[in-house]
Amino acid sequence: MERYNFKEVEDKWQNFWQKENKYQTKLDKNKKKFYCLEMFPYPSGKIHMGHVRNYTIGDVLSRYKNLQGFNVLHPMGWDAFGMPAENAARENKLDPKNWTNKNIDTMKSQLKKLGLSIDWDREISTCSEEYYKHQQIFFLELLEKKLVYRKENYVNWDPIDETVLANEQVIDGRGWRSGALVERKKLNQWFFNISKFSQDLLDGLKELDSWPNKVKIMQKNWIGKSFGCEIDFKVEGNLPVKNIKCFTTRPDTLFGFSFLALSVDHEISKYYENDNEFNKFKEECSKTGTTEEAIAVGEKIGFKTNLVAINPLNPNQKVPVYFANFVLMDYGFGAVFGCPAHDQRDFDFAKKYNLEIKTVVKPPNEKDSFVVKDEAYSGPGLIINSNFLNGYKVPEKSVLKAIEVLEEKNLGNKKINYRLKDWGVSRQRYWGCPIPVIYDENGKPHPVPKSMLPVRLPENIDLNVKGNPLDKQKDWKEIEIDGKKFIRETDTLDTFVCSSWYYLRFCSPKETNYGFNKEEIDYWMPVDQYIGGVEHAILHLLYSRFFMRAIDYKNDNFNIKEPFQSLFTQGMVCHETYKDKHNNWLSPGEVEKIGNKFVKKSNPKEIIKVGPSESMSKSKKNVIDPEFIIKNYGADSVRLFILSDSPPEKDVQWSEQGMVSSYKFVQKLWLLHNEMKNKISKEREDIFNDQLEQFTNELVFKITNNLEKFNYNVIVANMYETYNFLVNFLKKNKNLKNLKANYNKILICFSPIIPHFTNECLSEIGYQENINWPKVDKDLLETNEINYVIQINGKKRVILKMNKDITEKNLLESVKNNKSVEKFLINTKIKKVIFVKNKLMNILLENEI
RNA sequence: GGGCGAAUGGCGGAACUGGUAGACGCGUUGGACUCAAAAUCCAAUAGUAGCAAUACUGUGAGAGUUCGAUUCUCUCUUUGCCCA
Repeated sequence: MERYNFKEVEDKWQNFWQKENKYQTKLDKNKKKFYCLEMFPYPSGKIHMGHVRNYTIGDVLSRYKNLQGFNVLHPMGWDAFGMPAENAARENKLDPKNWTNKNIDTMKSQLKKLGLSIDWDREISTCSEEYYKHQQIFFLELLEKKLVYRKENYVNWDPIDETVLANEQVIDGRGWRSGALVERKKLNQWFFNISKFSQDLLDGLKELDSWPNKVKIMQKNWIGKSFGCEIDFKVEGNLPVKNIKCFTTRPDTLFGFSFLALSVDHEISKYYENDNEFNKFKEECSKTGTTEEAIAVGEKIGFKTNLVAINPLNPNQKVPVYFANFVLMDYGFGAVFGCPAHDQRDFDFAKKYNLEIKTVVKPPNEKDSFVVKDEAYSGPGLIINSNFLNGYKVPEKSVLKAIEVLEEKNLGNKKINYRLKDWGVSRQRYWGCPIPVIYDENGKPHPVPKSMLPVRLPENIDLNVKGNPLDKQKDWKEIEIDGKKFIRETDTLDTFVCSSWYYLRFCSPKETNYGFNKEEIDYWMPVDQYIGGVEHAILHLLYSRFFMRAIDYKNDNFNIKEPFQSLFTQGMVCHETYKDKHNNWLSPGEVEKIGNKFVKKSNPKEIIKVGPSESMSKSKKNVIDPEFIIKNYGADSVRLFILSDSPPEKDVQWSEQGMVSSYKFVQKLWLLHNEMKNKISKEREDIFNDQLEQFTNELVFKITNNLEKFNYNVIVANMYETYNFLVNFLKKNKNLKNLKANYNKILICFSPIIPHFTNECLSEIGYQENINWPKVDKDLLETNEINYVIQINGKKRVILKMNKDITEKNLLESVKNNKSVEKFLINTKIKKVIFVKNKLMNILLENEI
């Protein structure tokens, strides 16, 4: 018997699909559409196992929907702008464009080897002029709609990458890519007014029934709607300041007021510009870091001003005003009132500066004499020591009452605050989409005239300069229009902008007039299934949701708001980690298992330390190269394995043994296929097998269900079950009338997972064209014989094979006569019988035996 | 500190709306084939007792609801992720 030659078969079918344009899609209003999208990759060089998993999951779904008769849009493209290209180009003196395009070629050919059912005609690359010229038009449209604006702002400055980072790109006070300690710097920046849509983005989450709850909660927290009160505090002192505005979610604790704290960036700081002590303090503050975590953990320090603030509810009370390091200008108005008894930060601060700590909330079961001692109490309870607020329930009732009174007395206003801040999109980098803006001699920004679009990135420029290379390109930067001199904006757009609308571009990738074609959008959008990593749960998804709204704002282009109907977040691919005796990471290829020990291949005497399985990363050297694996085992085997061990939403362990067993399984299927083929050729007309019919029908039912629910690991188990069944079945049965028809259905069921193999088998038994997803015969699902579970006092005792729809009485009769049950029924009486039709019978006895 | 989730054999994991716990795979053990090994095939594989039929225990721990709980409720433990 010939071995299955995966190389030959896979090449054959991949060529066939390409030649026949099998996965090219066109708008067809007579057909129901299905838009399946996986998050497009960054062309970093080679594909990794995470890509293999992501795109296999999407491909299984696409192929299934295709067989079901949907008009499937399954495109692929490249998130091609970004820092790595610039860095690589800088290091190796290359052109970022060439570097990127070379990577795209490599990765494209690797993806093709996986046998993905992608419409490559729709391929897009965000770094191409055909793509970013539309993005520039969108930018100008948003500018016109006042959804883009420019402001001077403190930014997170990454001194290594020499670029601005978004708040969310700062992790533990460090740049998310470079790891450099982030500094604060004031710059003119372009912003997208995403906060305008805060409420709408929050409301939209309710529509997203098919999104993981987890992701919706993360977005909700990120938007961070809070309900509170804006209070205007009167202040006295030797400065020309009469009022300070604060936002608070806890106006009900105003009677516990003991200081007012300002951000060092608060406008009042201008009166201290020349104060050495203040400047020293300010410098001290910048060291603590600006993340909320650093503030919560770090020491609270303050700088006392000459001002005192007056408690609006108790004008006799005057408290000191401080600058404090734990107040951020971003939040509220950069000023908070301190109530030490009920806020831990305020408590720490008050302890340090010996300020009054007055308890105004008691926990539900405490006496009125309750006093806060060692830490602040921020839980629920009742208001005490607070005049008219006494006895109000904390927090709901007490907050409402406090706001009511403040509003009545014109001392404050109810206010809703969002944590979501506007999206700073300026990046001081070369390899990004140029911002289509020019500045006149007065520094006033103007949109680049339409006729001069797109603004192209200059080529062949020197990247080995500090700062933004575009800024150093005089001949590009300086232009003249109608005799007037202008300077180009030299910042480029955050690459998240590119990925915020690519799903629209895929619908009409070749449209030249505009970023998308309305008719195509109406047909294809929204994306029916979006698949990708959970790491994009907040930013990319929120920005995309914003972008749909922003493009549509005042246009009414779309009758949908949400770009992604359903979302599936897949888990990561993990591998064991290895370290040698010097604690250096080793790659799996350098390690060998002998017995139950791991040793170094180059020195088998050296025992290797095996670490926990972690997501594959270059730094830990626990990566497996997909290209090598595909070459050794074939695409079908790899697809089978990457889906087999764990549910797609969970992390999966890469294992060589598992990979080999998937490969062997495909080989075994080939042997089975040859036997099957042989039997089919000798098929006889007279013998029809019900058992086979039944099995296949049940299989179709199970696999269809599992496909719908993304239980792809269970489908692989179903495939093994099928193999085991068929091997035994063929041993007992020779030539059947219905063998071919059932085998055909089985192959189609397998085909989303192992498409090359099944196509080969199908064509060998003569089903090359017009294959459709098999239908389930519901009548056939119900068998005539039921395995009744017989329980005594709730404990399973025996299983009885009975006719369908047997009556309770008849079943009980059979049970009483059954040998295994008989003995339990002696010397006792039946108290009660529970009968679940076609399922089980539970007999409850008077007394235990 | 807050939010969300998870916990099932040696391992990854199955189990439809509460109704046969451990599907399927890996690993392990035994056997066949072989001079031998690999590959392949066959068998066993939750634990305890037993030659066996079988019995008892068992889904992180403890309680509760129910004829019946891996599944529902409460408390706790451990753990993961996100936010602080």
